[in-house]
Amino acid sequence: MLDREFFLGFIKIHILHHASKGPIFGAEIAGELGRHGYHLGPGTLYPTLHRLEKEGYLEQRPAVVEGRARKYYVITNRGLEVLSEARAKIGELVDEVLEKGAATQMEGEE
Amino acid sequence: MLDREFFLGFIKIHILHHASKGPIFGAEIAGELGRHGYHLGPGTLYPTLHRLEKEGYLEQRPAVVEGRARKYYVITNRGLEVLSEARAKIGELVDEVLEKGAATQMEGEE
DNA sequence: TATATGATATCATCATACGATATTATCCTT
DNA sequence: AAGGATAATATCGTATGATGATATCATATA
Repeated sequence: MLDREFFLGFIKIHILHHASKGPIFGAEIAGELGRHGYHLGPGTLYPTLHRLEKEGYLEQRPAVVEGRARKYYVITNRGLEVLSEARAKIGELVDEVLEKGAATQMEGEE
Repeated sequence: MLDREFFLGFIKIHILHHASKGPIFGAEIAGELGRHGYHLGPGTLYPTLHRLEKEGYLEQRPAVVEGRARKYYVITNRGLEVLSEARAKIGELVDEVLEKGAATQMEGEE
């Protein structure tokens, strides 16, 4: 069960969040996301990072580590704004779907 | 500031959530989403409902109310599964980006 | 000098999102 | 009964996005 359409935004918010804690790079964030159960192939991961950069949420900081090239990304002000917008909307989501007796049962339906 | 790419999944989760509380119809859910600050035009709303139905998260219950045709939607078991998956992932998101001193400040950056 | 490894890039294709516009049926007003 | 106004949903065209597969490139190791 993938249901990616519901969670792609979550993935991007995770990325921005990690980038707000310190520089990240592709292969690293892929592992981080994997720990949350999100598995992105490189064909999704890198275009996503490029777009987040192009749109001004992230900024590149190319570096060479142990001889290998890495493209670190740091968050921008615009990225921080989206993060705080995300916090508000996550709060609403919690109030709606988690609080006040959120049912988990499956009724005889469909 | 729209940043829709981050929040489309939120919108869909809201839709499934409301559909889990009782039958919903397009124009109604549009207003509900509006109250959360999400503004969907009909060109986004209806294709979204159709897709959620086609993919098995919602089911149609056509009806006529006060002479006017409405297409109510109710959630399916598959929809309930996604909702509970969503609850788990929202929880993770809260732990990551809301808890433990989530910063809201904008540093002099970019 | 092969081969493996780490990291990132790109391509082709299919799916999606969206504004704009159209459709359909009923209600209201005169 | 004719003509809007209103409620609700549908569709079209286009631009954008997501994805698996594959490629690139430099370095380390055998």
